[in-house]
Amino acid sequence: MPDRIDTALRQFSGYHMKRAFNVIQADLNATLKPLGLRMTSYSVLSVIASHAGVRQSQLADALSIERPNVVQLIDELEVAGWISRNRDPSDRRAWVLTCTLAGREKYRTATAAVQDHDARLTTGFSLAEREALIGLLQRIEANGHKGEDDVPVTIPKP
Amino acid sequence: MPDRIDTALRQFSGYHMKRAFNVIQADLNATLKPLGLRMTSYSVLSVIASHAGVRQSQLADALSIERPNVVQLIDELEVAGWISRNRDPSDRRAWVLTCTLAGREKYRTATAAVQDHDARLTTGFSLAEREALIGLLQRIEANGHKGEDDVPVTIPKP
DNA sequence: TATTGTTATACTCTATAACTATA
DNA sequence: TATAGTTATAGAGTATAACAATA
Repeated sequence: MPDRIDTALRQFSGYHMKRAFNVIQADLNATLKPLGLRMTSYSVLSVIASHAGVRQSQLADALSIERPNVVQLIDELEVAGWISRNRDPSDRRAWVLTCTLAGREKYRTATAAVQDHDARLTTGFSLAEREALIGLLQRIEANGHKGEDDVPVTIPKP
Repeated sequence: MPDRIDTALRQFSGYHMKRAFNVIQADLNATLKPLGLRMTSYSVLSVIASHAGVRQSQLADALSIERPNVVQLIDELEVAGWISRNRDPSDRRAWVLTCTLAGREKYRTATAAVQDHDARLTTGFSLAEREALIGLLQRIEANGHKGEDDVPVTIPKP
């Protein structure tokens, strides 16, 4: 019975990505749970907070979520009183989404918590290492979208 | 309607990790599907191929999978004829797992496919960047396991 | 009493097809 | 006809509790 396992797996970035992501997901969800949020609902709240008047379909594109799944995410946030849906006067099929006051406050609190979470999991990283990690991840994502007709909305550097 | 979305999200490594991992998972599953494997079942086959005689509980520890979920993964691989279960003579509660000939062949084929997949998604990466990415991911995982009583089995460097 | 493997089950996340109302 | 949002639903993936056989 080996105490350590050694397989071809360890040479594959996807294997380490899955393990690191599992850890991140568990920690982030534990962080957001007391705030009434999850990984995905925080992402949605974040986009609405930064882009008042965004439509659900734009949200879906930006976060690579299927439109049907956006609906129940928005429902959650609306029931909690953090966002509001209003008909777009220029296109009565669409809803425009905005944060309520409580939503903006929730977003501030949650973002601080997520910042702590991120710092916790990148403990020991230099600033250069933090930036390198994000850069490499973005390049992997871009490689994966090569040859796709619909490239997802990108988030630009500041 | 913004063409690009900019939120606090983009400063968090977990956000980029999720997006990169989604891309990897989709590509890897598409790669393995014609071979009758998935991300997890390939991992299991990989550990058994490299560690003949491993137990199910060791597999669970090594891959951070719950034991009940290992059962059906093993069932799949056994039905496909790639591994065999044999009673451990020294402990009749346990099964020891070994690859069949067909299983070793399947493992070789699949590993070549996974290598292609990995190279595809890290196109443009230097060797140093490949190694840096894996190193950073391992450090994130280690940060996440801090303070846990049960630290998962690690995979050593060669 | 503790451990290995097992069953059953539930919960989350994600994906697809089909509908409605507007354009 | 095409698009925005919606409904219902199905499929992964994962997690927990309880059990049988063995230690």
